[in-house]
Amino acid sequence: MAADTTIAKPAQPRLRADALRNRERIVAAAREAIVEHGAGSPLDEIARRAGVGNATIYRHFTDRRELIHHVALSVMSRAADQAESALAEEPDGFSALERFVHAAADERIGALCLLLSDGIDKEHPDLIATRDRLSADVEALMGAARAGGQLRTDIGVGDLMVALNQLTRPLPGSACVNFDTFVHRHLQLFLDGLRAPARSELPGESVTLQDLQQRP
Amino acid sequence: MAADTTIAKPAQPRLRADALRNRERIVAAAREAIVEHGAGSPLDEIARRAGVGNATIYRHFTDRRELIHHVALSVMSRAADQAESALAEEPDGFSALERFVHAAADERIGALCLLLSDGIDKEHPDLIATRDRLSADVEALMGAARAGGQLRTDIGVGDLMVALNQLTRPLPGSACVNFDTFVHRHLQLFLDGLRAPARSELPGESVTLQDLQQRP
Amino acid sequence: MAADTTIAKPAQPRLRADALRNRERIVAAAREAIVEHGAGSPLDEIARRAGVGNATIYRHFTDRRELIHHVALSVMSRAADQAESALAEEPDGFSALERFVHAAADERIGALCLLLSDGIDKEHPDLIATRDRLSADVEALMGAARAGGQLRTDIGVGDLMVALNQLTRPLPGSACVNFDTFVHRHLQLFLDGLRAPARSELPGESVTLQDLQQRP
Amino acid sequence: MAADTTIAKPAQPRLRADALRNRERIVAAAREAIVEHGAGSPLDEIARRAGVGNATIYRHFTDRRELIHHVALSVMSRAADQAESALAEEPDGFSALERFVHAAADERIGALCLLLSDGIDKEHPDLIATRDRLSADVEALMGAARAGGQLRTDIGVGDLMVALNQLTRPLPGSACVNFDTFVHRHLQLFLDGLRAPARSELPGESVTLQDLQQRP
DNA sequence: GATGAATGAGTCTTCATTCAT
DNA sequence: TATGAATGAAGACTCATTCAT
Repeated sequence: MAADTTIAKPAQPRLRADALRNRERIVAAAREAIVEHGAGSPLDEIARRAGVGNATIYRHFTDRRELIHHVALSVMSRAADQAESALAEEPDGFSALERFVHAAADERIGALCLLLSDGIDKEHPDLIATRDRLSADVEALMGAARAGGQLRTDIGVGDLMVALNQLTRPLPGSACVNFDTFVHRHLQLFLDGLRAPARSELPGESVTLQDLQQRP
Repeated sequence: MAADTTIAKPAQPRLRADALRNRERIVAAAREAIVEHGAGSPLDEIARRAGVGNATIYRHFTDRRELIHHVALSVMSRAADQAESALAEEPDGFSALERFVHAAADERIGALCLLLSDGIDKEHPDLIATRDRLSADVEALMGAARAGGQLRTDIGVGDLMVALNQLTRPLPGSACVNFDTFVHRHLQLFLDGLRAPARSELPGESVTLQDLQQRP
Repeated sequence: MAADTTIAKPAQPRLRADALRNRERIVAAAREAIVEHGAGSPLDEIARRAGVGNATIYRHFTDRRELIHHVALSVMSRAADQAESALAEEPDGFSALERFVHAAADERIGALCLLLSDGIDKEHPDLIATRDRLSADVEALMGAARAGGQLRTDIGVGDLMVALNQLTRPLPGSACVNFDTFVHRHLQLFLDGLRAPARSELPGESVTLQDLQQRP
Repeated sequence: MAADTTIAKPAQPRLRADALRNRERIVAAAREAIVEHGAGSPLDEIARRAGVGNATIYRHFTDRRELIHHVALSVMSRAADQAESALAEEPDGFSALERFVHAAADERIGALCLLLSDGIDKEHPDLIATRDRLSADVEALMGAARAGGQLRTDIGVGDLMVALNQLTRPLPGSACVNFDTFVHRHLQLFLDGLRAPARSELPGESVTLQDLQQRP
């Protein structure tokens, strides 16, 4: 179901077992650090969390940009996995959507905002491919719920994904107690607002993930 | 209606007119810079926006922490003003709440997350006073809506304020086109989720602004 | 006679006296350091020599490239000054050429090789202008000597300038005793080889300074 | 004719054929890399050129200093070979000198400046022996030319070797087009300056290779 | 014996803060 | 008082060298 996003260049001969383990630990540590302290987390801090020397990060990723790139790939890929599982396993359309939203939060999809970060190559094929996979998966989820008459019809994938991203972003500073469970309250409230029938008329137009990455 | 929050120490003799103007321009510039480029905006950048030399910032604020402190005060104070206006002028409870939410977004209440930032003295009396004023104002708004049977009863001030803060936080990088109007869609969807009758059961417990600032 | 090369952008309002002094000390220190330890001299070392903090270098030059750029300008400009003085004051064509060659060595023209360094913008207008001034001055010197029948006719400005640069480049490591006076022997031998009549036929073609900066 | 300079310690049992091949490839790669990108070439780059892993360098040379040491030995040894061939095969004294100078340039004798580099043990017996062999060979060449009345009498081995070294040093950055053939022009001009009768009086005193390595 | 991977020390660069005009 | 300039501490990145396979 899920493509393995940790292999950057299939051309590379082969990674030693311990090196591969390190690579994954670095991406995981980076995801946590970024989610906690923002995209500007010191690489030394990330290295410390991953239990490696700082220079090891540079053996795997040429620079900060590339590390962030891979974190974004990882987060989106895992979220897409969740979307696909939910769609396949939940009988009810809106339930699948709800399951996805809460699961994506647990997968730290708040790091999705990295997509918009200045320090990233938005044209990169891998990024576009993964973004489009996630986008299509969420579209499918929303389509199913809409088809069941459970989802209001005036919203698009971008509406959901941006709000999801924002609501799950970590608060700055060391997070407050139980923030994680707190987040699920907001997500649920937002989901309630998505249900049909619509309780209001929305301003503006809905947006896609692709639109969001356009430069002004 | 609104207390002037730009005067730090009433004991101070009095600021010259131009100095006061500078002070306010610095706070305004900082609010914009923080909202656009994140809490890590260089002070030189803020000074440039304010049209003053960098050292002038230090004449008004002892250090970065204090500047951020005053930006937080300013944002909360202006949001409280909006809450009070809405409550006074809108006949309908839920309408007042909606008006406040959208107005607060325009007041850059996304900078509210500074409240939780590490680099700030959360015990400062001014901060507590302003936070409590805002909190009370929002509580009044919610109370009115709840009294009219328009607002679900399982949510608290903290739920609203945190979600409001999160949904209006600037996206990293130079913001995408029309993000401002886009935000109002999310806010409206969230507001629709707040309406009575509740469409779901929420996990966890509601929280107050005061709770949020507690250390774990 | 000599243009002041230390003013980068005439648009800049004005530099404070002490800042201007620092700027010049930095360029001078960089010239010495580069001539002694190569173009890779640590900026901290340059700062130490100039008697300023390391960050001060960055106030004057955005990065290492720009500093090197200005050192190259300074060296070429001073060499051009020497060429112009020699041409104006020496009655004899070849004597003027000799005076220029030895004077350029004392001006550390060995740093001229910076022109070809990777870390420099070879298209920069200031650089091109100064290079062309120097080139024209040397051409004039050579033309006068050639007109007097004292200079062989099969050589060009590039021949002289590259050999001059090479022969005056500092030896790596801390220079040996009296290397400076030693260099003047090699220059004199080379000058003797330049005299008419030519004692050999040269391979290849003569080159201009402009040619040297072309990319392959 | 030429001693094999690639064997560091004759006491060593014996190198396997492939190990010996690797050793020689490393030295050759280092010579090329140093000549192209300067003495600071990364060891990883040298390993890549040699087609070996980086750690293999350390199996053959304890550290960077020792590698450079062997490169210097190799360059001097090959230059000495050229000097001996020229002396043996050319009937005319000055012609032999000319042949040697141009041949030495092609052997990258520009790397000779490594001799003076800080990162090298100037007291090492092998280095002294090879230097003295080269020095004696060049002295023989100059002696023959001087005996034929073709070489001016006010210059020594150090004059020739240093100028030869300097004129053939690679320019920094990626070299310009045809720099190799360009160098031979400068060498020829310099050689023309060496011919008797002397066209000028030289400043200072002539120097030997031994003198050059003395510490101040 | 050879290799890919890991590391710590060193360099460049930025920025909050202080100083001198 | 307000300002441009200076600074030290901190973060990104490179590279010689060591380690584990």
